[in-house]
Amino acid sequence: MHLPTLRQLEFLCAIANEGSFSKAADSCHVTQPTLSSAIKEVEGLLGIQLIERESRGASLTRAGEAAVERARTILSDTADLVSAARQAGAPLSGPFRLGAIPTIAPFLLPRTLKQLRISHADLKLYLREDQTDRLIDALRARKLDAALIALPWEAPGIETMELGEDEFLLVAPSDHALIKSPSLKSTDLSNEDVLLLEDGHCLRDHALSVCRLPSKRGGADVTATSLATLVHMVAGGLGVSLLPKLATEAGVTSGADVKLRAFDNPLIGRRIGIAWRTGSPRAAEAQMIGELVKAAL
Amino acid sequence: MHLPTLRQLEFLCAIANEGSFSKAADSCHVTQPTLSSAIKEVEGLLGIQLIERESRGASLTRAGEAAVERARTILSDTADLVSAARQAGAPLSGPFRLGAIPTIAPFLLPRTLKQLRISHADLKLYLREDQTDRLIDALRARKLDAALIALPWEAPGIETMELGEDEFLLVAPSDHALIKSPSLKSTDLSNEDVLLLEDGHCLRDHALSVCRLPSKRGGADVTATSLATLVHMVAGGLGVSLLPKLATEAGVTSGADVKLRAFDNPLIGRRIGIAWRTGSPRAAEAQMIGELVKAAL
DNA sequence: TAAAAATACTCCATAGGTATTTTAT
DNA sequence: ATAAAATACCTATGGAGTATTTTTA
Repeated sequence: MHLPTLRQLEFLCAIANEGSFSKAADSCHVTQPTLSSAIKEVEGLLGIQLIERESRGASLTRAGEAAVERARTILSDTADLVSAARQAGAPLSGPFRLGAIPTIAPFLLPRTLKQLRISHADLKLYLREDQTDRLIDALRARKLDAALIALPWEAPGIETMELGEDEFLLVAPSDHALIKSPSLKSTDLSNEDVLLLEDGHCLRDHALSVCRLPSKRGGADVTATSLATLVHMVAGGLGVSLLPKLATEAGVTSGADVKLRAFDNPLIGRRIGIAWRTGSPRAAEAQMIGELVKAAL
Repeated sequence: MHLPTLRQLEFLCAIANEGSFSKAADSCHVTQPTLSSAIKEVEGLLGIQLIERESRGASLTRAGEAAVERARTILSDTADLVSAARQAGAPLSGPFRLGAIPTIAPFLLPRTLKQLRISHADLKLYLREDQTDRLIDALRARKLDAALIALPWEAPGIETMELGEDEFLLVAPSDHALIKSPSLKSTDLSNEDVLLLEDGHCLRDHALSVCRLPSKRGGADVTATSLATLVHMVAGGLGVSLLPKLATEAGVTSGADVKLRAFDNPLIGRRIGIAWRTGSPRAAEAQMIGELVKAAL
């Protein structure tokens, strides 16, 4: 079968994006007549009109819309092929953009980064700290190559690999009753003032669900913007809270007059994983980095 | 970014398929030097060797394998784009290859086909009757555009649309006890000789699961090769069986000395649906045909 | 009368061809 | 000696350019 050229598909997408032949021509760094004839060629090949020529610009026909949608994935798949092949020549090298949620990044990454710098000196790791949904969006938009997030996180076009568990510990003032109590279960928190991170952090949601607390409770909703702040608020007697073990091991409580205690319930915590875009040329590397992080856990 | 040509990707896939530059050149209807230079060009663009030149032919490097896999989907997506656009110009026309399982095809298709012939005279419908898994394979291999099957059927790359329910009726000799019994439940069959279709028919599995019968039971495993045979075996006193209402309405029992009876249990039956390959250029038409069948149910 | 797309034409880069050489068994 | 791939070189198609005309708000 006779196929259109990738260049022609680029032109088609450009017109879809820019809404006019002239602007599209600029964005493709060709002249307007070049686009005109290329599009005419494609329309001839497909036997159907793709673009509605209007006095002020151009718009897509129904068939054009469908074609552009397919063309976009074809072009991006081809770009993936290129990057994947190039990458295969030099695995774990060049720029790699890794995202992580704020409750993981500062505690888990330092050790892994040090190790990566030694084992793969030619890998330039760019980091971005953000909330899960934004990281996922960035993966989709090819702004990131991989992201460390809390699982489970199902999303179309996104694949994940589990790296390990991160237990939640109770953090409370040293003289708090729950620290001395013979047993500690997650249900014991229902009558406590539990301090949480502000909205949008997935750790907040995990903490709420683990403790079976309603997401909106009476009283002042006291929230912190980081785990360090949270610890200081606990030390100040405003309440108790939960901390990922990972953060405590990284010394987030050092210097504050608080005590930590594990729960008697098994499996109070969150699962940590690494996510990447399906078909990403750097999926293999994402998994390699995942393995390193897993070893560090 | 600089992209390879679709033609170059075709060449690459051809070499993967044929295992040699010369044979690949033949299959692409170009000369061997054309391929040589084209591949060299791609390897230069990607900065990595894709093909291992050997004294007797050519084989793929690791990177080549990966590239070919991606190239195949890119090429087939592009072919889809072309067919989809061409189809958009003339919906429900041209050759359309429809599959159906043997327990649906002869009973459901006649009415629908007649209607289609009137409403879309320029649609050439090619039919194929086979078991579900083969139909699904054919969809994936682009040998079929759509297939009527029993749901649920989850498979990657396959999408389905539910068209309706097909109730199971008891079929038994006229003087059978279950025909006169005041009530009829599916569990009443556990002590009966239930005749089934031979292995591979999904109706067989549905019948077994609906009646909670073990798939292997003691005694002679009497099986039929078609519903018509099944009816004759029931008439012959070999046992009772289940028939889809669809088949009975189409007259599969006419002429045989058997009686039909509905079960008191609700929802004893199967769901019928139409399936197509994800991204198929004729997905929209598959759904149109689905609507017609749905109306006929 | 402008702004946008189409048309007319020119040009050269390159895809593809033919002829030949190199390589490895 | 032979089969396969690489190289050298040539040709012609068509992608892209400039200049201009047509169209319509």
